[in-house]
Amino acid sequence: MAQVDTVTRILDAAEELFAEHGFAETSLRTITTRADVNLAAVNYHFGSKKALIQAVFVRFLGPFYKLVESSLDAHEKAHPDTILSIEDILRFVARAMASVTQGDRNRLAIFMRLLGLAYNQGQGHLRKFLQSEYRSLFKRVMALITKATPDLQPVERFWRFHFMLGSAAFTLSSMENLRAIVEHDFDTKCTEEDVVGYLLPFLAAGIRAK
Amino acid sequence: MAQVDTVTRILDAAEELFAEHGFAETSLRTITTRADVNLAAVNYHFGSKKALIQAVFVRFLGPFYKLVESSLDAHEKAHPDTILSIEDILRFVARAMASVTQGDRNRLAIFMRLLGLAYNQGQGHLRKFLQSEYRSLFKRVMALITKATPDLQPVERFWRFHFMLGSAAFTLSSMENLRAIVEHDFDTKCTEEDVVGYLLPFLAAGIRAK
DNA sequence: TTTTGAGTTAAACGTATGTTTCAAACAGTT
DNA sequence: AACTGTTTGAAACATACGTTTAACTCAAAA
Repeated sequence: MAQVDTVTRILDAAEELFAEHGFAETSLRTITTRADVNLAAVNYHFGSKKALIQAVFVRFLGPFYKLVESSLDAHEKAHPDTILSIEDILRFVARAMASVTQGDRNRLAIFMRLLGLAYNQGQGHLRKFLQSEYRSLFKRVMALITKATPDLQPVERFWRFHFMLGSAAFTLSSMENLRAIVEHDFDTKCTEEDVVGYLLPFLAAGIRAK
Repeated sequence: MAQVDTVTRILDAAEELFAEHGFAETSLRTITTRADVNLAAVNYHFGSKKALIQAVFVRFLGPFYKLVESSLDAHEKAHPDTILSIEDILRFVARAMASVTQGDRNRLAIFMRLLGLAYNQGQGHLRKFLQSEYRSLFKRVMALITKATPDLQPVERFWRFHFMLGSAAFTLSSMENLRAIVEHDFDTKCTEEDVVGYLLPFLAAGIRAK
């Protein structure tokens, strides 16, 4: 199956390069060279560069989406009518992410950086695509957060949710650089788990503020 | 003085377009067209596109830098040996930003999006430039935060500082979109001041977590 | 009035990009 | 072995980009 190999190699290369340099700054020639694949392969297998970008996201978010859904399903079946705490919710999401990205060391950073790019870059077409594709998961998590923070005004909860999202996306996406700084300035090494361990209490305290 | 006018018009146009589409996605032709200026004007006045990008940042960060410095100076002269709370520190920064961006309605979002881009995009040359240019302000603010959170371990404080930075950069840079969602989903309008009013307690609670 | 020099303009340059083409190579079926 | 549909390969295509050039404008100095 040379086809699958080619497709996978393209996705692997594109994923890394997109996360490292952004979408516009990464050319198909760079991608196909790193993937050791002919230039025309991208247009043959994906149709266009835009479609390649979307395919990268689908491969990333698909398993993540399913994992969060299924683990939430399992928990609700095992412990019905339980109200999850913010920490619980965050741990569900964090565990799914760790599971999806495990194997590759810095794939979590790639994941978050791609998410950040999707949110900021790409005039609409990518954000629209993701919003329509993953709206139901978003709503489900939001409903859990609502139950966990009953005293919060809806508008303020909305903003605090995005504050959390921003912390995670921004920090985890620059994790390599920040970890390098930590190692240089504090003579300490931080694993991804360490950083997530720092992050979750911060987020939980933030959303419960006041 | 047609010269100053041209330079300013280029900076205005570039600032908006960079924030909206990123650096690589914004061409000099788009900029000069919007600025109603000849294409060659950018290379004539700035030398290159890279230099233009840096000039945009200098015009943004220069006044901000000076304002934070001077207001901190003034406060330390008026109330020496006072330990600022986290809220106080954040208010100093927020006030300087509001002051720099006031006039244009969404210039705060542009500001933050440019900062985010500088952090994620731009292979080094921009980040290096900003780090060397504004290291002293960074260290000063960090020292204040350290005094305000004496019980925190240095490494954890470092991470929490960047969690705060991420919240602010991410949310404020997508403020237009998020405000539109709020208006659609909650039938409520949020001003920039409202969002900052939501943000500061979140950040303060986060950095004080546990 | 002539000269000077910074500023502007239109056109061109070289390069890099995404995409297309079409022939060759391949795998699986008859 | 011959055929068929799919995948690869090298080359070309058209376009968009950042940059450079050289002619031109025009106000201020000489």
